[in-house]
Amino acid sequence: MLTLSILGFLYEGPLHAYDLRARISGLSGHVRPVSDGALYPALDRLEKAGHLTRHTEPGHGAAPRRVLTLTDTGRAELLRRLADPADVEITDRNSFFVLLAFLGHLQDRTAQAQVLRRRLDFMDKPASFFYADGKPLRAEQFDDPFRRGMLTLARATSKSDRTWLRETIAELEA
Amino acid sequence: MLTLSILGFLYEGPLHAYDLRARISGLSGHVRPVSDGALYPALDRLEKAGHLTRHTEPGHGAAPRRVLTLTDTGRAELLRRLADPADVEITDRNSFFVLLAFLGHLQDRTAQAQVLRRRLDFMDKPASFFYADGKPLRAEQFDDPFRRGMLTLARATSKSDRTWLRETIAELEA
DNA sequence: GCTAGCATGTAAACGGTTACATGATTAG
DNA sequence: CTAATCATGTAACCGTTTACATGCTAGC
Repeated sequence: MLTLSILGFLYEGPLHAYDLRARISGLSGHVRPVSDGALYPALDRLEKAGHLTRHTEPGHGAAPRRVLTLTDTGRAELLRRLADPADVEITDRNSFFVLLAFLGHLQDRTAQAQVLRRRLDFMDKPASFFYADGKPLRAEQFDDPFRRGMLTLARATSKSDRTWLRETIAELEA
Repeated sequence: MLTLSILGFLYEGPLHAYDLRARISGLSGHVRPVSDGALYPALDRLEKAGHLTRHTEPGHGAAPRRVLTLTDTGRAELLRRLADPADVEITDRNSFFVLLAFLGHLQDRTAQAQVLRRRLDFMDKPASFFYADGKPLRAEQFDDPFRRGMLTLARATSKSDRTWLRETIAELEA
């Protein structure tokens, strides 16, 4: 998810790490701050893999900026990851949202629709958070108001997500 | 989140690891399978910390079961974690849902309401996924249908979540 | 004079993923 | 006979968190 965000934002243009970190933080909804201890090693890995280059510019009133630029293989790597996402990027809503943030970079509408379709297929499978004898328990079956709440809220989210997915797939295929 | 889930489910009664794993998988919505390589070391840590004990029972048609039982300090640890959750358990919806799953174990309604209140306060802060000059961008400001979708969906989820939180807090305080 | 923001990084510890390893029972 | 389910675990690798480390500028 971190690597995908880096590739995604740098696809739109060169940035330095400080700026990049601010965008990644926003993207996650400030749910968990991006730590430098994760970001810089990730950039090192991407540089080593040939996905980006760094060149130094004088920073104004701070340490010199190291501007990060995606290479052609870096750009290709993003497109590859968008077109063929890992399972967790389909199943986990947070990860899927990161994917959504950059899916527009994929030019092919059919490929875009395919990604949404995968998410829709996953969401169409009935699921609960609690099971008895392998069968999902429904909200009404709980005395606990918090467990009832979980299921009620998840159902509402699932409904609007699925509606949007169906509509957007239809538009892409039109 | 894994440790919390273990404490939460064992609070309801002794289980063996295989059973526990099934419940944890369900709780996460099967978004990411619980790996044994995460579960067993986590159980080791909890045992070492004195939060649980293991005793062996003959398994029927499989390896012998090792039944996991929370100790008193384990039970106390769960209640402490529920009453005073880490930041990420408030900000991240997935983590918060795990908290919700076990919040009923907390007997004090005021403490329960306080946890929900923290979540509501976080959610009441205006947020986007994208910012320009430090100000959140709104759905209408995007040409990209996927970014528009992200914001539309997040807004819908936020609205129903916040409504539920307000109602539930009111009920708890009544 | 101090705090917030800009700007870069490193190192240890921790925890999770992936792959490996074993073996019995039950249902098709 | 074969696959799925029950049942336990280990080890290498990888990435994230947390804490540490530095230093300049602008605004109060």
